[in-house]
Amino acid sequence: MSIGLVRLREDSDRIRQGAIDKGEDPAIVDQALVLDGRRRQLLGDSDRLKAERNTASKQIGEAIRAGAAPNGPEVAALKQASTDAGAQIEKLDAELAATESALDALLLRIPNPADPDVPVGDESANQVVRTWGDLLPKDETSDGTAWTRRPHWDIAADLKMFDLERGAKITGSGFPVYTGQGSRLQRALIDMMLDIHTAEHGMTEIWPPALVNAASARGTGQIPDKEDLMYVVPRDDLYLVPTAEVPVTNLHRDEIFEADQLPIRYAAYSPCFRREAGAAGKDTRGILRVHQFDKVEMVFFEKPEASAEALEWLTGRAEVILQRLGLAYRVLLMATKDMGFVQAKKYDIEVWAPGVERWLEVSSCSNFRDYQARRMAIRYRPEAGGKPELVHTLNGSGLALARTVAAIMETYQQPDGSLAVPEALQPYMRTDRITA
RNA sequence: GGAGAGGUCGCCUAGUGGCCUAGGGCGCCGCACUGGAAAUGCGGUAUGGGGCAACCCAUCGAGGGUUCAAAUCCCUCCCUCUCCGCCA
Repeated sequence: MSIGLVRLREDSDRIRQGAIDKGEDPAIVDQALVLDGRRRQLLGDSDRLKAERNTASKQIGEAIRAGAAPNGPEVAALKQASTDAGAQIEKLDAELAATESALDALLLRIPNPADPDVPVGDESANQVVRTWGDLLPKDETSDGTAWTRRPHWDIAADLKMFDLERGAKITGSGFPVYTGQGSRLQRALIDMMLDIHTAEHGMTEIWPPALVNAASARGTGQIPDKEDLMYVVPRDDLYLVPTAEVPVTNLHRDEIFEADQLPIRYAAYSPCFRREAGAAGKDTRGILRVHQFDKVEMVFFEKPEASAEALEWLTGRAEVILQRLGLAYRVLLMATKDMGFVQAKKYDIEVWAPGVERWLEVSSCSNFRDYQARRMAIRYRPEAGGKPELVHTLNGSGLALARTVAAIMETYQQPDGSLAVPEALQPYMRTDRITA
């Protein structure tokens, strides 16, 4: 269940257009509508027969209590009626189950329609919403001496901040070992980010499990959509989390909030494990694409009318981190075909890395509206005693560490080979400079 | 890992095959009483689905099974608690 059946019926035109905008087949919407009609037909027939059977069973009980022989003819007739109904119910329910599973399969293929203010198109339609900070050049002249900014892996080697070869030895490629000040930098960043998000942004800190069960992986859509993304522990039927979004959003699976409990806003650190299948050979140098990295993730549960504004605020809170670190970045509004299947609106934040001369994605902030919430049955009561409605969920990185570390190293490297520590990190690093 | 006890409508709890369309208490929401309140009384108070509606169907940790009929009996699994063992 992803798109709601009620919305499918009442808002089918918009859902159809939403599928087209995201490059999906709109015919699925019509197929789903047909199956929905069939389902309702079967359900009505089955329910009617079940009511008959329940009545017959009740009459058997009453007759026996009134003194009829449990095996007498009067009771036997009633039993027969109930048995006959049961046989028909079995047939109808089998067909119903088949119809529902076919319908569910179709619904899973209908994407969440994008918000009206999202540009329609592919990657080329993405919009740069804003840019912050000065883009440092790779080559520069300071104090009359020309020098070239190096990629982070060279800096790391000199300053012994991480070790990819040994990581490959003990685990495999893409599992960096952070060492010395590099290790401390990891701790410092996690600490700083969580401090800002809790003390200044009012979020509640969460330290979630790094393994989740199948139900949780299904809740956020990792199963079945992105199963190849995750490391699996088959012996225990568990999955290593690709992001804290999975455990943290699932915190409130199958729950109903009172209106005054919302919004709920979490900031959670977790390690993230990604197989990156299909990305082999891409970004093989340094720590731009790794199988294990660390991330502070923000996860919000909002009232529907507040979610659009919440996405802007959420994105801004991720930007705060980059501003404190003094890293240049830009914010992209993702176009319909580049934003993903389940998002209604998404901003990517990319940091400038002058050593590799590239924009690096360090955050992705999304509003899912009720799409995820439906899957996980996360609801709230708009008014006391009223009917529950789905909440809106949002999440965004604040921030992913590995690429942020790369940007810090490339931005703060000095001509003498040392690394300046961004002012905001100095209390956490207990130093203002990292040297060999 | 071993032994035992449990998982019922927000919370506590009753319930060993048909009078359970799940009873009672607490909490909550109405209404009455009151100058206002407390106390008391009366009524209401789960979720999903189907139906214009009356109403109907499903759900007593999950899934199977027995039966005309399952909260109740049987099987498998999950979780919680207690004790033992092991252990960062």
